[in-house]
Amino acid sequence: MPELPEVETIRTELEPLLLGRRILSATASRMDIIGYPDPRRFRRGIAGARVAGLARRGKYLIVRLDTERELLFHLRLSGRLEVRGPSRPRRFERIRFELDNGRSLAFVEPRVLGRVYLTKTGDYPAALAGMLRMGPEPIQPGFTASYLAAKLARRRSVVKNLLLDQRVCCGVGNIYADEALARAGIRPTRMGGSLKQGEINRLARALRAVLKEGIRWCGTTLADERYLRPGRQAGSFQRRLRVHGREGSLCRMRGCTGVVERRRIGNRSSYYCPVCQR
DNA sequence: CTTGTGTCCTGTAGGC
DNA sequence: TGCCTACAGGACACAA
Repeated sequence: MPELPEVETIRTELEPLLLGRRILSATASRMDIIGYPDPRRFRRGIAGARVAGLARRGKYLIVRLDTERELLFHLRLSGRLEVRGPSRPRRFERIRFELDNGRSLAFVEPRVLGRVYLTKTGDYPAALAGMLRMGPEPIQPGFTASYLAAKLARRRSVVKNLLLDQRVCCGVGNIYADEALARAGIRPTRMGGSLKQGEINRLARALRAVLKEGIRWCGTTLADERYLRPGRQAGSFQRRLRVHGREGSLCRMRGCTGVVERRRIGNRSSYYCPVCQR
């Protein structure tokens, strides 16, 4: 599932394919994939725009256009972006953008939870309110241990859920939250407000490290292959996961003999080592 | 403001 | 073989 490292990988790999290209038209086979504005205004607004650059904010991929507008994608759980030559639509292709070089950008999204938005630059509608409330990028200098400490202080939710809250810090999803907590030696069920300063320091450092490492290895492609890069290659960070998806396996922390456990926290699976995460 | 729960959405895996 | 249910889970609406 695309989290910060996966979206960043997609941004890097898509940029050379899209930069300077003109978008001729958009064709949607599922209208509900368009989050804003209505499909008619969306199609009219995108036609003729040229791609000026690609950016990322949290889990959103932002295609900057030369028309003072932005095309934003949220891939949610199963979304994928591909640039392809002339071809029949792929299975689960929900919208396609024709480019001026004969190729097209396809948004493939089996579960139809992902969305694409067209907005004036920086002027986000209610459908994108999450963009305005979004917390700092964990891999930027603004994200510090003291910032995180302020966000966790007196909070009674479990720390795992607070890491998934995009207002606390953005881009973290289920996989990297589990991995950051594992590296920091913190159990996901700990109440946010109960973390000591030393633990928060370790957690901030672990978040930065694990997200950067995820980017370096081009993201995590689990066995069910939900996430693929634009050229359909898999990422390779799954080989370096310490706990996520490893229930019943030996903990990968150095010198630890614990066996990874799985528990449901806030209606999603969490993996942790009962020995080295306290 | 905070916290927990339900909902969206559809394909796939597993049980019988 | 085929039907049914549970599950996957990010974001948000909503209730308490």
